[in-house]
This record gives sequence, structure tokens and C-alpha cells, in this order.
Amino acid sequence: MGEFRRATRGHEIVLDSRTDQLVFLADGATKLVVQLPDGSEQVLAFHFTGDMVHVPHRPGDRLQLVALDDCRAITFPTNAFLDAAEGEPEVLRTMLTRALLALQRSRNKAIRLGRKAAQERIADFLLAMAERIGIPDGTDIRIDLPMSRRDIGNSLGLTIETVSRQFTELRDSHMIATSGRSLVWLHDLEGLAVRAGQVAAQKVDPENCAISNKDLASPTMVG
Amino acid sequence: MGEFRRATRGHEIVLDSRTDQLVFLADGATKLVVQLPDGSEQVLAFHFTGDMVHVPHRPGDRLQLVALDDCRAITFPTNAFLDAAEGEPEVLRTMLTRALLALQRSRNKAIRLGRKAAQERIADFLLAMAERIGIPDGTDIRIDLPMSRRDIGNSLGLTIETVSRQFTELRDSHMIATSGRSLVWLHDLEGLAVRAGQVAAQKVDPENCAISNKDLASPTMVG
DNA sequence: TTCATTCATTGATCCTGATCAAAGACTGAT
DNA sequence: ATCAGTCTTTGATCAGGATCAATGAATGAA
Repeated sequence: MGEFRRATRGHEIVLDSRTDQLVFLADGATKLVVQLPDGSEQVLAFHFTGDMVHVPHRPGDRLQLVALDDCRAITFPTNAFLDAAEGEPEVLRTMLTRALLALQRSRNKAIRLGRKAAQERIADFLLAMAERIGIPDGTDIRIDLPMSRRDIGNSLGLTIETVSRQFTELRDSHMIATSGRSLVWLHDLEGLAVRAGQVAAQKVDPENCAISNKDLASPTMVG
Repeated sequence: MGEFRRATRGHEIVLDSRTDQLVFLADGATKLVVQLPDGSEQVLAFHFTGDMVHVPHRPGDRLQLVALDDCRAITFPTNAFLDAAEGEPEVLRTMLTRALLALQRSRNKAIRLGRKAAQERIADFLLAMAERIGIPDGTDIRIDLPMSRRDIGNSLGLTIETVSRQFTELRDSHMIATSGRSLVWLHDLEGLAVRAGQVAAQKVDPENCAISNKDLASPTMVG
């Protein structure tokens, strides 16, 4: 019933655009992008190994799932998948739980975007990435970002220049360190949480990083 | 199992904040608001009669469901509700469908917020409201907005003044008319769609134009 | 290695929307 | 109806981030 797909960096994971699709990302990282009629594009979400992605059929605008590195995925038409799961309430329930989690992530994104300061968005983005793909490295958390500055900007409603300037400022204030285009070390999670406007609580616990999460083996759907 | 709740304008629909809640809005309109640690607030979504709302338990920040007018609702702890629905795949499937719809709306909100121009956000918001609570009135669509300019601004990442100025400009260009604080007539859906960036402005191939017109009828965007 | 291309950083200027301020309109209660 | 309080509109100024422009670094291929 499902179809296997491969894609290399920068290439679209081809989907049947006639109906809603469910995509299980077996390996790799992707971005979900909408091409707006004015030619610009908006990144709606990033996904990583194990995630389940819902790609709705949207007449009117172009929705693409693009590989950020080498990807393997299995795609299903949503309805067909649900029909098959009809006799398996626990499958439906799991999917519902993931869908609600995806909704939470999307709402978090809305909070990020509605928040005006560029600095808050960037700090929040880094903390969110730390939770999903961060790896403890001494007292730091190391992140290997698969997406470009442009992708980050498109995701946060900022330009590539503003993203770069914010990275520079965080580097100058010793909250992060970078190497090359993709490696980032988070030095000061608390400081980043403050800059992200999360002052009250919600700090990233190193134990909650992707490495330890993987043991739970609970794939998540992301929006 | 569920609990019945009433609330009048401006008052919170009290929820058990210890676990995720599912709220079925039997009657009325609400806003889902997050209180950010810095004291500001962000409107995550608006809801209307018949909507299902998921209010996750978010340790760290305060999430409130606030009545925009007189509301009646039934609330359930998500887990208890799902346990009870375990033997009813159709219920689960319906809820999953609704959750995916909510996800779509949230993504649309992200598109609105990521899009830079205030005018686009406002035009898009009005079209979204038209689809959800608009009433045909001659060649116009009439909307009775239950939320304040402040709510609209908080929802779109704009200030109350900017919202007001955009309304004024749309009025001056005869795309809308207003009466009092809540009544709005949409006069030119096509023009609004152009300002919303849903349709490429002028100078497009005739082919795309035809497609665009068709798309005006397709469901879209609410958050 | 070297080169070419793409991506990232830095600088200068401009513009949209935020902020500050004040006046005007609507709503609900008396 | 009148009034008080709140919400909305309008104006003036300011600032953050976009845009334009150029340099510098990283990656991949030959």
C-alpha cells in the first residue's frame, strides 16, 4: 500500500499530490515548504529520522517535502492508511497522539513567529533544535544543523542576513560557538532560554536530548 | 466523564490544567491564548461553535481558553476520552481528522505570521473569518467579528494600531465596509485574495488567472 | 591540490510597523 | 437619555530588520 521513496539533498520527496499523504521518515532530515503565489517560500516545519509527517492536499498552493540530506521515506495516502487501520484502535490512537503533538509544535512555531524580536526567534529555534537533534558534548550541546541559514530564515520569517547577524551576536556573547556552516555548540542553555523569552522555566535538560529520546523509540509527527 | 462549562465574554473557560484537555465548543466563540513569561500574550487560535479544541498541558507557560462571547462547552481529559473511545474506531478517526485539520489551520497561521506585510496578514485573516463565520449578504459577505482589534493583532503579530490602519486602508480602497466595532462587509473577495498574497497580482498568464479564480472557492486558512 | 560555485558574514541605507500621544467613537450601566 | 470606561482611530516619531552591496569562507569537483 505504501510507497518507498529516496531523495538526496535538495531534492523533493515526490508525493501523490491528489490526496493527503502520510510520510514516515525512515532516515534523514526534511523541510516542509509552501511555495507562495508571489514566488517566495515559507518553511512550515523541519523533520528528522523517525518523524511522521502529514502533507495535506492543498489546492491553491504548492506544498513540497524537500530532503535536507539523504532521505528514505515511506508514503501513504492518508485515507487508505486510515481505512487499513480501522480495526486497530491503538494504531489510530497513536496517530492521534502524534497529530496532537504536531499541533503543539506548530503552535510553538506560531508563538516564535508572533514574537517580534529576531533574537528571541533564533534563541528559541536553537533550543528547539537542541531538543530534537542535540547531542551532549561535555557541558555543551552540539547540534549539526542540516538546514542552511536561508532555510532557518524562511522558517522564522527572517532574512538570511538577520539570521547571520544574530548568530554572530550570540557567538560574541559566548552563548554559542560555531564551526563551518552546520556545527553549533550551545554553551549557555540558561542564557539562551532567557534570550528566547522563556525566562520562567522550560530550560533544555541535557537528559532530554535526542540521544536519550531515541531510546524511547517513539517517532513523532511534526508540523 | 466530561464536564459542562459556561463562560461569558472575557472570562476563561476553566480547565483542569494538570492534563491535556479536549474541549468541544457547543456554542459561542473562543480564543486560545498563551501568556508569555515577559507578560505579553499570543493568540494561538480562534474557535467557533462546533469546533473541537485541544488544550495541551504545557508546564512552563500559561495556556488559557477565553470566551469571546457567551459560551457553552464540554471538556474531557484527553486520555480518559481516548480510553473511552478505544472501542470506537470511527470516533478516533473523526478526531484524528479534526486534529489534522487543526494542524492545517495552525500551519496556515504560521504562513500568515511568516509573511512579512501587515496588509497580507489582515486580508488573509478576513478571508479566513469569512469562510468560518461569514454570512452572504447580497454580493458581499458579512462578518460579525467577536474578537477585538487587540485580539486580532495578538493573533497576527501586529499592534492594535497597525490593525486599525490596515482596516482603514482596506475601507478607503473600497474592499471592505465596517459598522461599529464588530461588523465587517467584504466587498471584493478577489481583491482581498490578491492583497492576501493568495493570488499572484496582475501580469500573470491567463492560464494562472483561471486557476486562481477557481481557487477562491477552496477552503483555507484559519488559526 | 586548485578552482568554481554556493553559502555566510559584514557594512550602509531605507522602510515598515512599533511606540508614544491624543482625540474620537462605541458600549453598557445608571 | 446621559455618562464613564473602554475600544478604536489617527498622527508623529523612532527603531529593528529588510534590502542593497560587497567581501570572505566552505564545499565539491576536476
